[in-house]
Amino acid sequence: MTQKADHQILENQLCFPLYAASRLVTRLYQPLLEQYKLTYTQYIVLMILWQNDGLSVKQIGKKALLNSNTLTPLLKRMQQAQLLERIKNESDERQIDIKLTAKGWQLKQGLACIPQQLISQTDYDTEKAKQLKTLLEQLITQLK
Amino acid sequence: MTQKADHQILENQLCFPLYAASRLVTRLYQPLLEQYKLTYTQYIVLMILWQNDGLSVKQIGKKALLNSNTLTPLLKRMQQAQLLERIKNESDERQIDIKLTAKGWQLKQGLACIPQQLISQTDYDTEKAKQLKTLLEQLITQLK
DNA sequence: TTGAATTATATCGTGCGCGATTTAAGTGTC
DNA sequence: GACACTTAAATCGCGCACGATATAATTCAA
Repeated sequence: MTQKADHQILENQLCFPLYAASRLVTRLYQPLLEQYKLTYTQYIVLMILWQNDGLSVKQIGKKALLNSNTLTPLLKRMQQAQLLERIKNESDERQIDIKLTAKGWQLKQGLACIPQQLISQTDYDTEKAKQLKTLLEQLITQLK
Repeated sequence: MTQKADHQILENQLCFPLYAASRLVTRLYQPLLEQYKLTYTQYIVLMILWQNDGLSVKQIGKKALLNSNTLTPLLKRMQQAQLLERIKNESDERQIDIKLTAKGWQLKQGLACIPQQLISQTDYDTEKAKQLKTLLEQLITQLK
């Protein structure tokens, strides 16, 4: 088999497993997040803020790999749900800083059980999960 | 730091790398697909049909892990673009069979170069890609 | 210091994804 | 044969994703 043909097959097959696995994992999270009326992307943003509250939209976007066209409406919905506040930065009025409310912080406790629940629910091998995570991160670094 | 505290951090979860990598790969495909006015999901469906023309909506959904609520509008758009025909099955009139048009088949040639272009563009290690693919497929099998 | 370039966020339009429901066709049971 | 049950698509509503563009604040350069 030529190198060329090999590449073609391999690469064609990598794109779909990524796409499918990502959606399947999202579906796994959904019933757990639903109890808190959260979407998957909102959960991602919450995790970013728990670790680093007060970030600007831009800074959140850099971590989540999302732009304002996705984040602005999402953050407004989260503000409506009283999970966070959107505060105009004093020294640079273009910037909106996002600060979690008490309710936003409380969710951290409620959602703490999610990772373990998912692990026990799927019993996916921990070693494989680690490998997969490493490979994905390398891919991300290369593409980012 | 406790093991428990670790779990909830974005960087330590598998969910985010999967989500991010999937979107980054989609973005990589997009400029190439755009020339043919295709979306990423339409490309997935095309690949399925190239391999197995004449499938029903249900059968395509089984392969793509998508339901009619996603597929019906998507297939209608592809029909509009004259890439395929939607034909009511004679022996079971609930079923819609999807058949590629000449134009749909022609795209197979045009898009053949995509995998190579992506590889040369990213030079992602072939061995790692293979490993990643295997791990993803195992995960998918478990979650499907 | 003033006008051009840059930057941060917002807005708009389109196409997914997907839960929930509807419609219509086929199947099974009595 | 009638009626419940199942199945395949379609429809609806909502929330992302994201390219393109707009708006407003800041910075830079002549």
